[in-house]
Amino acid sequence: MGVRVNIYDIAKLAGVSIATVSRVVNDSPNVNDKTKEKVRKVMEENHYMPNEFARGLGRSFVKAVGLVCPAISDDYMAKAVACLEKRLREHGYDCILHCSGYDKEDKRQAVGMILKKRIDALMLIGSNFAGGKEEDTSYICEAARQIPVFMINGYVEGENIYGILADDYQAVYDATEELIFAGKRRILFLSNSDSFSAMQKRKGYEDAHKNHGLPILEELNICVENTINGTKDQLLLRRDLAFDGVIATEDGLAVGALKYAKATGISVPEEISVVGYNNSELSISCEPELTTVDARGEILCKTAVDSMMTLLEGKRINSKTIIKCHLVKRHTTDF
Amino acid sequence: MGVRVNIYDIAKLAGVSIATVSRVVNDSPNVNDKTKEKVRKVMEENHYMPNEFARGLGRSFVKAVGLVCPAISDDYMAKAVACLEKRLREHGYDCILHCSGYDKEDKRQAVGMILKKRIDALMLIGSNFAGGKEEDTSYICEAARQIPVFMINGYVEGENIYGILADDYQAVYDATEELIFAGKRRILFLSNSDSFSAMQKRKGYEDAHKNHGLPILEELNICVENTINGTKDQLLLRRDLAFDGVIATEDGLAVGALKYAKATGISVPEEISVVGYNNSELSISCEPELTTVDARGEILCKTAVDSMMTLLEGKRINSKTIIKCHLVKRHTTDF
DNA sequence: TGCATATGTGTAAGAGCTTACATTTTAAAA
DNA sequence: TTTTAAAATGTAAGCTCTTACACATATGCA
Repeated sequence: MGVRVNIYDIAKLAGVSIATVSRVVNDSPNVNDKTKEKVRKVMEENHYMPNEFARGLGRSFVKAVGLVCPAISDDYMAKAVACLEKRLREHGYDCILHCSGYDKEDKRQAVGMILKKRIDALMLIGSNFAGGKEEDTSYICEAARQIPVFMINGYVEGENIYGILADDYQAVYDATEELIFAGKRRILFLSNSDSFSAMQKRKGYEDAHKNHGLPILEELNICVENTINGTKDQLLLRRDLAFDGVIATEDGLAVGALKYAKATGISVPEEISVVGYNNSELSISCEPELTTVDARGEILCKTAVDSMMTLLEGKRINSKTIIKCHLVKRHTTDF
Repeated sequence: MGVRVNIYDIAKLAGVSIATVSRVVNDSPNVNDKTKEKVRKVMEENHYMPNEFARGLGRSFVKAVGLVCPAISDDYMAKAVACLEKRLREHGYDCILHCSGYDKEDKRQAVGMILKKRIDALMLIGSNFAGGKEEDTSYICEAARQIPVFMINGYVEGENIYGILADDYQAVYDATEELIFAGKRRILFLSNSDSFSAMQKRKGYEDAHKNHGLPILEELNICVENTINGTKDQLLLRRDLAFDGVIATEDGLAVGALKYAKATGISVPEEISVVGYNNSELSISCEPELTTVDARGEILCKTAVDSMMTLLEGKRINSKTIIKCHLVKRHTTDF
């Protein structure tokens, strides 16, 4: 639309050189205050907006970071994106978002595409990027050869890759232990993937059992789709399980278990204890309100951004940071 | 890290001119297939990635659109962002995201900031941008002077501004009418803002009453915070209202009403009918499952992107598109 | 074979900034 | 007042592409 004013126009109107205008734009200290003011006035009057492309061309950095997440409609990731975006913006960074989907190949493609854009760093959100069982994560290492990669709730070994993780292992260990203390002996482990964090959680569940001399019952390890009704339906097909507790790796799954209980006339928390994960809004909307793990998404994101800033300043940072979670007790674990 | 290969390197290695390389990058039709292949091979071997800044500088368009939404942790907006991003990417467009917050001044600032980036179009997500009562929306018009502005579920009169809206008026009119048919005479209207869409919904509520010769009871017009427990708490302070139905402008509010009913021993749907809005996951997690309006977010987003593409092709498009919603009946309105 | 088109490729001029270096102005010291 | 250093400003090269235009080669047809 129309002709855009550029640095030459401003220079001419203000009676200075383009270098001076550029210096004013970048708030360089060695410009006379009067000149600065004069140029600023002209810029405002003419609605001057520096062309970001031209600026980027003449510089080595970009002030943008790429955000990739499998699904932004997931409450946990949405909050993470919001938090990262806000904090990055405070530092003057733009966010380019790419929702990849959960598929292996889609994730790889997403990372490839976003790398083509000029970005100063890449942030991968969610444990789904951590590889899980034997998923190939070499594309993440390749990305890290170009720019630093920060993984929120994930980690892949490698140069220039930084993981910021919740202590999912400990969180589930503690929750499981609590159910064990309350006398539960058939605790369902309800997950929806074999992501890195799901594996950590599983390990917490298993170790809690082991350390209390209890057997790990494989029939109680159930993997479902991450939808409330999908979970309910799948549990309805397995009424034989006769579990007395549930550790779910997502709140949605826990709510599904609650619906299952409702449908079969089992009372919660009297007959079954249920623990969710993520402390999402779902955990309040259900009945009874869900005991759930606060996975500290905000803190993870804050740490990631702080680390990034530190790194870009040329300092060293830890390649792995682990942050403690805590259990939010509501009413599905009233013993 | 290290030195980046540029178009000159590729041209030299492939034995062609940089113009040809550029044409290959842009998949221009008038390059010989053999040449194309040869150049592509060299590009791959050397991991060539065109510098987006230089590209942007030499062109009038950018292949990026700015997305501004008040809060991405809102389920409706998260889904919208995901949907827009996916579709825009299919057309080769990047998305620069900016979560503004709900504050008037923050929204204006967000739009201002994102305009400084080079983007081909701006998409404002959510009715919160539509101005509501007497909020100043001149900054949207100003933005539209530079690039087309698409408003998802909002509208502001102006050149180069395009609104794609759900028919909130009709949706609420119909839902209200249904409650009226079921004999409800004290229907609570539960909202959390005076945004454009909230006003449309209110109008639907009022007109349904008017057209059936029923009075509009002002004490039943309640504005709360959009949190489940906030809503519950506020309703608990107004036990005198004695309503027999609820029309909520968000699912969260409806769930809050459900919690209120639970807390006070009122049974749903027997004593109170409840209708939510947006068909979010919350509407399934609660008990009983919520009857809610599907506001057709996906369709709105698809339409917005399609319109944008049409516009950028130089064709004309409607400045306002309205899309019908439909009611998803679950169990809070079993009569 | 020769001429008119169509197709493919190259040349060079931008696009709008940043910044090293050169130059001028100002201020401080002698 | 002159000298010297510091501060302010200007000049011009460079960043990596796109694309109008020019030119060369290939194709079709008489």
